[in-house]
Amino acid sequence: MNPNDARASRSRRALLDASLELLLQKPTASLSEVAAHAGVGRATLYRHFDTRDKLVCAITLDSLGAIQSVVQPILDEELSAEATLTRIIGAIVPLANQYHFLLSLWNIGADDPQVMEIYNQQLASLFELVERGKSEGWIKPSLNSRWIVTTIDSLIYSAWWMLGQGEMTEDEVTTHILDTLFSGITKK
Amino acid sequence: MNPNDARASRSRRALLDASLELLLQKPTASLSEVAAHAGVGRATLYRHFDTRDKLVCAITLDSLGAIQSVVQPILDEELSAEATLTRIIGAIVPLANQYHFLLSLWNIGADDPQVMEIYNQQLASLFELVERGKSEGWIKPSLNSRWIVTTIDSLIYSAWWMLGQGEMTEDEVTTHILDTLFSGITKK
DNA sequence: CCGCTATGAGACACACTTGTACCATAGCAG
DNA sequence: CTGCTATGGTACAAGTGTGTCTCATAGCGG
Repeated sequence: MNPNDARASRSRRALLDASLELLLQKPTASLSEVAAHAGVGRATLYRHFDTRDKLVCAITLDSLGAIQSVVQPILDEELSAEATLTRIIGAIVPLANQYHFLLSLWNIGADDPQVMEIYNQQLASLFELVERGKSEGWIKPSLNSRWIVTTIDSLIYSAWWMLGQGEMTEDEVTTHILDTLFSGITKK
Repeated sequence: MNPNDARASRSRRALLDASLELLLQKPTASLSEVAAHAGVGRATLYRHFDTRDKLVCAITLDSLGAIQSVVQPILDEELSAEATLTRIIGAIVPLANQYHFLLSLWNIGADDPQVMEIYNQQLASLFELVERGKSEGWIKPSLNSRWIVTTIDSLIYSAWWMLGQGEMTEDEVTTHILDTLFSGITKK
């Protein structure tokens, strides 16, 4: 498949986007449904992705790349842990779909080594950021760092859910995540 | 199927427990796998649950019942919102499996009216509790109550995840949930 | 103990999904 | 414009899950 051919790259993009959206709310969707949802023929799907696993793997890498490309520049600015985490969360909320897809991935079972390497790497940099927040005296040292990382993921899941419900806007969920994560739900 | 027959109720219980455990980590598991995991024949599964949907529905009702039976007594004590929520979370953590199954339910699509009624009812009582927390001057009125309810769910998901990883004990995750939820991850 | 009932094992038809192959056609690139 | 290539539609084979049925047997309740 020549990536310079406009038709091919258009199909590939449509398939990746449609798969993400559809498999997110219906993980058992058949490839016929996926193809239909992308507006391409089923045969075309198979021309781009040999098997179902390859497709899922491609979506994952695509999502990881999208997140990496917004997170990395923020990390490179080398600001305080607080400023960095604040910006990262603000940047990831618009990618809540992609992020949630990755979270639900352990469920499917990611055996692809390349995926796991990038995934673990991203997890590690978040872990590192939390540790830095502790050493900067910003984050409670009493809380397990892995717990905090997991909690950040969960809050983004909450954001994804609320956005999907149409209950809140992106800006609202972003401030809610930050407020809840940093100072909790109680007054004072 | 006579519920007074020890064989039947034993099979039913084994099927419900095994299904919860297996479908949680592999939602696409076949009914053959489920039956094998429960240690009963596939035919027996079908004798107890006509279709796959009926089985999922039964697990859901079973889990809802288990949660209801620990939550209701706490609500009946009519303590402060803070004390009530603290106790509820402590009581639900041991049922994290059941709770998580329910959370992943919207994904499958719960079209059963009975399930949705009980589910919405439980969600409503949690919402009410949060509202009460606000009027008692305990919870920030600036936060969307539905957001808080969703966040509580997410934190229990975090707890389920950490427990599954073997990273923390039940007691640890309980205090972590309360600490994080009530006062956030930052110092002071 | 005895009768009844739930169970296990297997066979079976049916529907669906997957992955492959083929062919005519529409659309891109040069 | 022309040749090449991606596409859509379809047909096909193999595998799998689903739900039903039957029959001999093990185990419960009375």
